[in-house]
Amino acid sequence: MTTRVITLKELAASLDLSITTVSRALAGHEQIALKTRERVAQAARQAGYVPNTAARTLVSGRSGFVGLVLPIRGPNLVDSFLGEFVTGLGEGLVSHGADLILATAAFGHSELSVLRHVVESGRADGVVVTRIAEVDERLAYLRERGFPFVAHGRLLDSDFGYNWLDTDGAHAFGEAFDMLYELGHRHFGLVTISEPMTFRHLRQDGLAAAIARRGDPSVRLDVVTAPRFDHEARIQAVNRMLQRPDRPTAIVALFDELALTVMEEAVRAGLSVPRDLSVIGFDNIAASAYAPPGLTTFDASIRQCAREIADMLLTIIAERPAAPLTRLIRPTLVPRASHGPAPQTRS
Amino acid sequence: MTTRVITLKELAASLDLSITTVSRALAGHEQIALKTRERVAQAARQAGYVPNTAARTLVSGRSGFVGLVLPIRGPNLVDSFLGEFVTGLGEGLVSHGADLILATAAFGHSELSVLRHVVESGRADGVVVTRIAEVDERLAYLRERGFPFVAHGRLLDSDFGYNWLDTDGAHAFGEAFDMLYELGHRHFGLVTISEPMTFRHLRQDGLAAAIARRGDPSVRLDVVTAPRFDHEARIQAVNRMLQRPDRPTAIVALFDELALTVMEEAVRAGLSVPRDLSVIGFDNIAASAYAPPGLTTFDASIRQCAREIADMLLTIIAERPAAPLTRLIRPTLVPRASHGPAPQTRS
DNA sequence: ATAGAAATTTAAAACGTTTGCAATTTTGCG
DNA sequence: CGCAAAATTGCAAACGTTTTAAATTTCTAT
Repeated sequence: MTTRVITLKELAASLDLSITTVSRALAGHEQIALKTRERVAQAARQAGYVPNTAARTLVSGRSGFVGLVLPIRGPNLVDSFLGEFVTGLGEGLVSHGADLILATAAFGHSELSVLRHVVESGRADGVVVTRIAEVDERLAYLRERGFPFVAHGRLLDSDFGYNWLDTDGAHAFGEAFDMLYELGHRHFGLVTISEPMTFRHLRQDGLAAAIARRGDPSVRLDVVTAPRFDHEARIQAVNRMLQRPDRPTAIVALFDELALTVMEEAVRAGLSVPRDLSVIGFDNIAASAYAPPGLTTFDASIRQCAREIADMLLTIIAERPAAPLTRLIRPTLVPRASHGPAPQTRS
Repeated sequence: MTTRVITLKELAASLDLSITTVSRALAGHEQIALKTRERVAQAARQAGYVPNTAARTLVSGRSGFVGLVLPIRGPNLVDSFLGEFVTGLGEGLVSHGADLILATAAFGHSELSVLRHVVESGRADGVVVTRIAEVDERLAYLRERGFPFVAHGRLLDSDFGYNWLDTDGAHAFGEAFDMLYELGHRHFGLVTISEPMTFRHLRQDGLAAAIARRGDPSVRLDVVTAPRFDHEARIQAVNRMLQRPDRPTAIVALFDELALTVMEEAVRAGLSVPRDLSVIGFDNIAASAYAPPGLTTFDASIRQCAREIADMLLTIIAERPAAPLTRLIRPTLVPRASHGPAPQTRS
């Protein structure tokens, strides 16, 4: 039953060749006679020979893996685009023969220590770092360690260069503002989060910049902040904005989950979206298409981004370019039915 | 900048001990003097020593990895619970110090060949196999190869034992029938898929069994089949069932995506859910909570299942139990608003 | 002090591959 | 036919760890 794995030594013996020759033949070295190369390839194929990864990694110093550390949050919290992200990474890697290793940081354990372990143990040739925090010790470590990585997201300001790919949230939020302004809205709300992630600043700044560009003093922006993973607190924060008499006519949420909460609470408060209130989100998660009346949002095409991140990382691993690689992806507006003209009368 | 990795040899030299002693000390062998063990542990910690995975794997024959092969389908198709599944696996593995490797089968490439590669290259100590097909070459290979694995899902009949964990779809579909029957429904519809996956049979059989158990000759079941990944064809299939004069009053869909299509098409056809038509799904994907009026479905708790799969696999790897491990998880009904009493009048 | 036992440490082989260098075989040409 | 050059193949070291078996040191009891 339990078939054993065939090794290079056995393959070589069966061909009456040295290990060296077989190794080189399989690697396609020109110095091995063509006839021999073919003979070896044929034998390897029919013996089902696959080189041992550990041995190869040990001697070559390259594992052929790219690492991703994923943090475990509470029992009901799953990164809503992890599936897409991982699929995209896999897609990008497979064309270069690389694979993904997923290391998990158990609840309450530092993501950095897991990252460190992945790096120092030689499991991966490079890593992808997501959800960039305002002060991110992971980037500092990788930088100092000189280890290949690509960040999905950016730092706000950094005194060092690093490789990143980010979705242009600033542009999207500006676009959202412009669209709503054209529809007559003057009083805006922003629902943001209290966690120190850089994307909240980038998006909010994009919104503020668009407002400033417009230069209309009658434009007003209210901001409310909610903790990211606490559903109750999120609802409360949203209601703080909805309940007051002079509520905004248009609310932009930092991401779709927040926008969906806004829509739910608006309905509960007897408001009609988009008649009384326009709502715009960001991310285009699956539920946004289904939640009535259909959330207008921006598609960040996570899968595509992940594929590019994989490409970037493999380039960095192979070529160690001197200048950092960076890429800013413009998300596309997905207009659905949650936005419309500003209501004429005010209660 | 680029700090080098510290090796056991260097650590040993710095402690003026042999490699052997340091290795054993770190492994906590009793035979090494306690004082030495502490001294070594201390030095290792502060030097940030992490053993090289490749070297360790090579000599021990254990990689500490569990493999999962994920297939890439079309550009817009992402396994809707991949994120949850991967999170659960990671959660289950991390407590035992194992990690996950994700190998991607490029579009059009055989999943089996990737699996084979993972196994033969020694990258993983065991693998998880999902989406079991009616005739599944992957299980046959792993079985014949004597390689540790756990299947998420079951074969319909097999002449060999293997380790599996499955969601009890048969039970759920029976439960759905009973509930709908009690609500007065007598004419049922089932929307299923044309792909040869075993779960379609298990669920359909569960439904049929519940009908048979009831023994009411007035109960009628219509079945319609759609290709799994073709949205247009799916819509057509659903309409084939909805458009006819004597359409069912209750439709059970093989999984939520299909149920959501049923609800959308029902609304488009001017039907009200659940007044004119009850709809029940399976899987409890995120969108189901948002799609009006809220889809009644079954929660398979993928994340929890994945965690158990990880546990099972690690047990199998460590203990090689003689008898196969199997586990049938009963999904829980998530009653929302898409089901109700059978309509009184028939057009 | 000392034999013997117990405790502690170490040398060396092994895991399966890649690769620098050397050895061997084949080829080309006078 | 012989010899150098070219083509092809092979030896052996190396990668960083674990582990078997053996060596060394320390302790105990006489």
